[in-house]
Amino acid sequence: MSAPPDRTELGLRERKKAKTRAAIQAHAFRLFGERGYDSTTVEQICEAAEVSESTFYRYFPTKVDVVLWDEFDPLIVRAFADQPAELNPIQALRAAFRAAFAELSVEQHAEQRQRMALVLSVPELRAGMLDQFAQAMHLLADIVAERTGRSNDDAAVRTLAGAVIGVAMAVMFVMADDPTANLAELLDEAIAHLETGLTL
Amino acid sequence: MSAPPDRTELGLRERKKAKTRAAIQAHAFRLFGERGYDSTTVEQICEAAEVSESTFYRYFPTKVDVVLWDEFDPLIVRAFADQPAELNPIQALRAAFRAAFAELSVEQHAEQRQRMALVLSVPELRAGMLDQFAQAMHLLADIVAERTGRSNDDAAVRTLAGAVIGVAMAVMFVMADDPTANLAELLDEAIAHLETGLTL
Amino acid sequence: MSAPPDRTELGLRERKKAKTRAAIQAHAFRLFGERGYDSTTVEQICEAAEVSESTFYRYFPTKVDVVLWDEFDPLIVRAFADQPAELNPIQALRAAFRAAFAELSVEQHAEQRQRMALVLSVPELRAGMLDQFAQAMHLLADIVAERTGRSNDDAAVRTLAGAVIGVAMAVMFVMADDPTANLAELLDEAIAHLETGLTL
Amino acid sequence: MSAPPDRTELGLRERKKAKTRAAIQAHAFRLFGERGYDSTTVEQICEAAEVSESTFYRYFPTKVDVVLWDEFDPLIVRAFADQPAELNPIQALRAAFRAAFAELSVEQHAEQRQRMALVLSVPELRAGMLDQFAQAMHLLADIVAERTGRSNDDAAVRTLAGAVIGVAMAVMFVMADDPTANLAELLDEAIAHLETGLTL
DNA sequence: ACAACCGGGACCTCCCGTTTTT
DNA sequence: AAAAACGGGAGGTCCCGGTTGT
Repeated sequence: MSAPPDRTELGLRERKKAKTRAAIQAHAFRLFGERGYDSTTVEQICEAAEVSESTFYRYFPTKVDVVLWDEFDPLIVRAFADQPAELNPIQALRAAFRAAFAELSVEQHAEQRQRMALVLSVPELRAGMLDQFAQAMHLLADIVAERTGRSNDDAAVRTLAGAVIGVAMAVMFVMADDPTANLAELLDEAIAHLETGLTL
Repeated sequence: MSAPPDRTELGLRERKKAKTRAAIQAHAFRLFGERGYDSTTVEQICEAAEVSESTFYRYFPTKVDVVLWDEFDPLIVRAFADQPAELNPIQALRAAFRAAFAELSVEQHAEQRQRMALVLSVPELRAGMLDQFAQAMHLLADIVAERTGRSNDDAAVRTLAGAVIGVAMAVMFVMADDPTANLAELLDEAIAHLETGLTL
Repeated sequence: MSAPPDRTELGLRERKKAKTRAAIQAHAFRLFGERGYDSTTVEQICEAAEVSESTFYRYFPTKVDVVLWDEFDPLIVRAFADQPAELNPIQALRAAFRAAFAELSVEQHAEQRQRMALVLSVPELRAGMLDQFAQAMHLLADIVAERTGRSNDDAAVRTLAGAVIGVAMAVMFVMADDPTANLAELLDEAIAHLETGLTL
Repeated sequence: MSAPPDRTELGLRERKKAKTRAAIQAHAFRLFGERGYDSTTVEQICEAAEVSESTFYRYFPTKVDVVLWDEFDPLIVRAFADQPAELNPIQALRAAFRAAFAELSVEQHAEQRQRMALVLSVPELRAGMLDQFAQAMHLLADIVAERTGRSNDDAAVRTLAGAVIGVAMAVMFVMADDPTANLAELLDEAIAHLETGLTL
């Protein structure tokens, strides 16, 4: 692969697409906040974002996806790859999460928060959430497998990925009770617990 | 309190209810197996089980619940309570799962298997599954909290519960790839990994 | 603007819709008269009107609405707009009601009568009636506000609208006692009382 | 019956009944506030108020009535009777409302407020509300009729009562928009408008 | 062709009267 | 006899696929 000069240097087209996608999502989140998920129609989102419905559906297959989609995955992948080799997988994952969260802007943090509140309160979204978790779990398994030279369907690798996703879920439910809590910090502490063998 | 032996000494009413519930679920699973979840109507299930639709919905709030409902919760609670005090929480949980699985009949094992296949293939069911996991997580947090004298919203307790549920999810996805695998055994090994600090 | 005669110049589609709506309502009223509101099912109404239940619910969100819906609102709005500027708001409203009632056909008068008898005798319908009154009150407030250049949440405007709706309610209860009374006349006299300061 | 010495001097039994009724209602309102009308069961109310369900239903025929019932009627009747003869009916009604509201405790005011919020938001309650209004209208007609020596089905009397109830409804909707408004004051002003002929 | 409209069917809720259990 | 469970039926929502008006 004739590697493009840098990962961040995307072509004009890609940047425009990312911008449109972000605009749609931003307007959607604003409207969801104002009148609720169910009461907001895709049409209203499109009006606000000044795109046609067909454009909307090109970016997001369904209304659900506009909530669930985020760009966290590549962040965590890169951050994980950047961790020094002397860290064991959990330590590296923990550091990667910390680094990835640090890259998020204030707006992105707020968006994360609203996303979680939405997902937890709307059954239709919770449905999609499990798929999301599954995907994340496979992603973690993939990167851990690569780092350790094991297979991504190795039991130990899968278990590790599952445990991390599980504690992430636990953190999500904590945030449901206390929406002002700090997601990044809670997750960091939770993975630390995992690292030390879940001692009580 | 002169503790009545709690399994067998149920009134006629309770026994009948349990029987009706089991009958509905059994016929539902059979029909789902024969023609798929979506193509089986509640009405057909009711005909097969010889109950009215009213009765169906009295036992299961939704069609989804007839798939998701199981009686594993009380088993695990009791098994956990029976574990000797010298085991730490994870060890006790692991032993409890092993004991609880051992109590399941062959039919119940088959049902578990079919349940998982259904859940993984029908989006509507996956939606409900997240709630199921959330509930299970809270249950684990409760019993671990009680055993260790901590609060059930203690971060360490929640993290532990989340990790266990997470590895259970991971196991579920393994079984999706290989439906003949042994669920109990996989889960046992997974929790063991957790116990030893997720070393790879 | 070369004002299109707004009644007749509707597309085929609109005319069909109006016809369907009217047919459903007519059959409903007939059946309600024959066997009572509760004992008439939506299914029976649909059979009689030769539409599907889906169509029924597209036109009327609930069975209650098929009784409560009428086309009096646009009539009163137009009649009010047509009143000469020298009339004060109450006088104009009174004249508008008189004019609007005059436009009703004999069938429509009979329907109004039956509607009222139904509403007064069926608790479920009375429930919906309050919403109806509230809506009418807001409508009156809107048109009075527009005519007088005030805001529609001005206290005086709201009070006026409330008083008119209140006397309409009073007239309704009079008609409950004497179903043969002349609704239009009673209402006209009642608003006249309002106009002269409710002197006894 | 050996007439009790005075209207206010109720026997022990009556006072106890009033207290029980008030207790049930208070607990009901508290619970409605905490978890909403629909999600609160009669059973929960009874537990909180420490009465049996049968007692509940002896005091309030239905769950709806526990919201709608209040003791304002006798207050307004007495206050109206106390008004000097030189006041015309509307003036006397206005003064009576003012006096009756002044007798309410802070708790009763708060209760009125919550009652209104509930009624406006729960369709089931709105249904009952129309009956409530009708009853109030008849009550007003009765006392005005008595004071003026007319019949309570005299058109002028009914119209007056209707207008007053109508403006009360209007005030209720104002309060729906602004729950912090002062009910007594708004109503006083509204009746004053009526008194001066609804001039804008 | 394009959108609006319609029919049909599945899901689910609520209520009421009857049967069964205690 | 009181309480619980059940059957039946109506109301209401949603979605999908086919048809019709524009």
